[in-house]
Amino acid sequence: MGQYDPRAIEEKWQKVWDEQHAFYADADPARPKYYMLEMLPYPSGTMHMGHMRNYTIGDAVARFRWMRGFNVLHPMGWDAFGLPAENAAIQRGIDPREWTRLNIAEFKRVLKRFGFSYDWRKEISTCEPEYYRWNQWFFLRMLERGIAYRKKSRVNWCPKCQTVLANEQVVNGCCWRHEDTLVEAREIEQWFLKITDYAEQLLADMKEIEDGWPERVLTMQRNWIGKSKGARVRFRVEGSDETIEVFTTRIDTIYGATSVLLSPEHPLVPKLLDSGSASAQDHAEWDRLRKRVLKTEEIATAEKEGFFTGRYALNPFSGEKIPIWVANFVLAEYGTGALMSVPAHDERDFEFSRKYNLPVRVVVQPLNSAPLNGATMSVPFSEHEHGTLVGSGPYNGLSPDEAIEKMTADAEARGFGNAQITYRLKDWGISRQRYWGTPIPVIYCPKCGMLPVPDDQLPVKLPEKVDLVETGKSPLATAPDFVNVKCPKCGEMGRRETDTMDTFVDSAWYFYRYCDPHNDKAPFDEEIVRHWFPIDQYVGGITHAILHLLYSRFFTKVMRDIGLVKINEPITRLFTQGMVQKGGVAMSKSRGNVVGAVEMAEQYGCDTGRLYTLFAAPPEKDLEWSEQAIEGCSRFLQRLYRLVDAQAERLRGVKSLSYDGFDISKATLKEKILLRKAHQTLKRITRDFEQRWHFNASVALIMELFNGLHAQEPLSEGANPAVIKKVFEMMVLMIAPITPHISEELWEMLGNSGGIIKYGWPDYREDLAAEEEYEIVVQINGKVRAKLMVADGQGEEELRQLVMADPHVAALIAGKSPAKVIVVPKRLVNIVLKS
RNA sequence: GCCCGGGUGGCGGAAUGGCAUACGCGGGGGACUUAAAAUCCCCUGUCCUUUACAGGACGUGUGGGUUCGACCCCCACCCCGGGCACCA
Repeated sequence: MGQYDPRAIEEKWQKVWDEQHAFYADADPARPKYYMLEMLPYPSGTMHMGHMRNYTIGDAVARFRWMRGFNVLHPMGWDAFGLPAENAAIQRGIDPREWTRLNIAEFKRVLKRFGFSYDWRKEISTCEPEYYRWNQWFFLRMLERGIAYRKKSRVNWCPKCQTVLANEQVVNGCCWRHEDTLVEAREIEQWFLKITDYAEQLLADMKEIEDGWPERVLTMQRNWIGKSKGARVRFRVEGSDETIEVFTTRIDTIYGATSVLLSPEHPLVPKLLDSGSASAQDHAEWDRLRKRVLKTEEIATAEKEGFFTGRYALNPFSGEKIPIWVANFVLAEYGTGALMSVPAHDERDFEFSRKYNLPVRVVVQPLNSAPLNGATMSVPFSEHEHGTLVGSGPYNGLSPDEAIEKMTADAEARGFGNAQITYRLKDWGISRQRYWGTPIPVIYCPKCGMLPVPDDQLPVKLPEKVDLVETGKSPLATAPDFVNVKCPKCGEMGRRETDTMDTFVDSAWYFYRYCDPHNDKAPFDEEIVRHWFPIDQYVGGITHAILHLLYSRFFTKVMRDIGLVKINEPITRLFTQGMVQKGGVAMSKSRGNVVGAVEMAEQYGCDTGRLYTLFAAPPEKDLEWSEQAIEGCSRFLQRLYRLVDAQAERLRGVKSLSYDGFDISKATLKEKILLRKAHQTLKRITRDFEQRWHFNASVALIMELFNGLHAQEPLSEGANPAVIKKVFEMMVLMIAPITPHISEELWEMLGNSGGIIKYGWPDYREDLAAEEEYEIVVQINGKVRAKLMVADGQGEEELRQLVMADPHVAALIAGKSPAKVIVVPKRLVNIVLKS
């Protein structure tokens, strides 16, 4: 009698898989492929059980697919550039390269300890020149096509750090390291990728993936892109040649416009103020509004403020003269930075106009309620259904939708407006004034201007031993050997670009590189990528619902346009797993509530950890870590081991049941019970793995099968050992994707060799799952009143008569005549009595 | 405010419109043991009737509806979680 020794078993089988190259996946046209991907980790600190859930889910599915005969590409790599390495360097003087490599080694050790089925030959690390070289290559291709461009843009600047801050480093409008120092807005030249060119495609192509992606992720992306249809309309400024262009989705309400509002940053504001009657006070007010950087939490609740510029605009439809105001809630970056204020039909305009006593004029009257009065109404009427236009000259009587169409056309014909689609999505700013990232491959020559680094000079390598102390410039600017470079065109001395790329660039295409990770001629071989793509299943956290996944989709479209790939969308199915919590909050080092993955594995074995992770909650929900429940999982594996161990000697030499010529009707009762249970379980678990991903329910089913076996002890009596062996094998195979190590061990103990992956998933037999008799629930008026056993194969009518003939049922009916009898074969009979 | 999720025993959670609470945890009782641990067996939604065997009523956030039948579908509401949010 052996003892379940997880550590020894896990080590043993990991070695075997390694030696057999069990999970090597090479493109093979003869076999069906499956690309299983989990989001690559940022290697930092120690790995805890919160990290492991993602990989456990992915690994169970990958192993299931292997067993189903797929050739599974299941790679792993490292999102290795980024701020923490740089901060460690600044704070502790460690080389970011060194720090990152140590972390990777640690992460890799943990992943190996858990026996995940990765093809480690495919490993990539984004901070290595072999990888980021292709970031640079993609950048150059985008530069050629005008997708990469430079423009001045506002950044967060901390005057104390003398450096640029990322948005997440701004806390309450102050620097994260200097809580008393307000962050300033500064304009500097930055590189952008024109994702807005693809806004429409990113929206439209969602229909290719909507069956495989969670609806909420698609909704979040849709909102992020923020398409809105409307019109641009130009208002002339009275007494000047200037015009103000506004964007509106409700051109139908233009007769109700009672002011034009400009964003404080609008370029026309200074001109209007200088040439008008603006007082010094107005200028001061303008300054105040312009400088105010609102904290994110404040934006929604902030008081609306503004002032009159002293100038008027002319409504191009009515010719009416309306005042031009500057208002703090008008966004400079959206639309045209100016809008027409229609207080009667817009909540924000209403609030603003009431505050400053600007007139409110109703131009759309609701059809379903009493007519509104602008002077007295307390809530604007903003819906565009169920309304009709009034006070709008020739457009009176139209519905808003009709009016929008007609007025847009008229504006266009009369030359003061046009239809316009506006997106919330902005171009992707990729410049980072940081060291630990991909250098942007551009050279500035005093004679020739900005030039791309020629392809044959890639990669532009990150220099080593750079002084990372903040100076207000990009760290690379302080490395003369890096900066000073000959112009590739004229040979004069020029300067390299010293900004590095956003790390989202790294992760926007890494999954392509996995297919062909060592290619030094191209980012990847197109044919190999064609074999593996699209990704069949991607698993990761909901935190990446927008940026990473949107950028990945964008990159694929650009790659398609370059001619590298032929697909529109890289990811067919996406799954977002829940977080692992302890004490109701996500595990994190800073909270001090982490359960170390290695510690867990040493105490219970990684199979127990994997089992618990999948059993404790459905994979999409958050999971609360419970030490007691983990004990339960450990106990289950011990019982499983003991049960198999107790029979192993007897069964080892027995040939497992062959279905050829096997007739279940001749089997013993014990055999029938066990075979049926096993096949019923198999049917449901197969479905759980293939479609539903209810792994917690799968585990429960296996536990039930186990309990069923246990209940049939002694197993050495009343059943052919070949049957017992078959059922044991099925149980072991079914749990193998979840707890692979113990499964291999038990499989071997049962006398099998060659490994589970090679053997494959068990065959399902409908005839073996079928019951000979069923318990029929008898309901009277929908309430359960009796149960009886009935042989299978009864038709509805036969079943009805059988039930009605039952003496117990007859007594319950007590002579009343049934008004209706509902019969559900194999399940129930509901007798409806007249009341 | 808008858009998604979700609300089931003491807890984590099961349930193609068909026996609500599978499976696990916890709890109670028992067996084994000198004892404990481990292991094994039994019980474990609430209330009521009954000496007992049994039986009944209620029960999936609340209120309605559809249906022979609703945790599941529809309507309204309450609560919790998440996302977005002056986007004109």
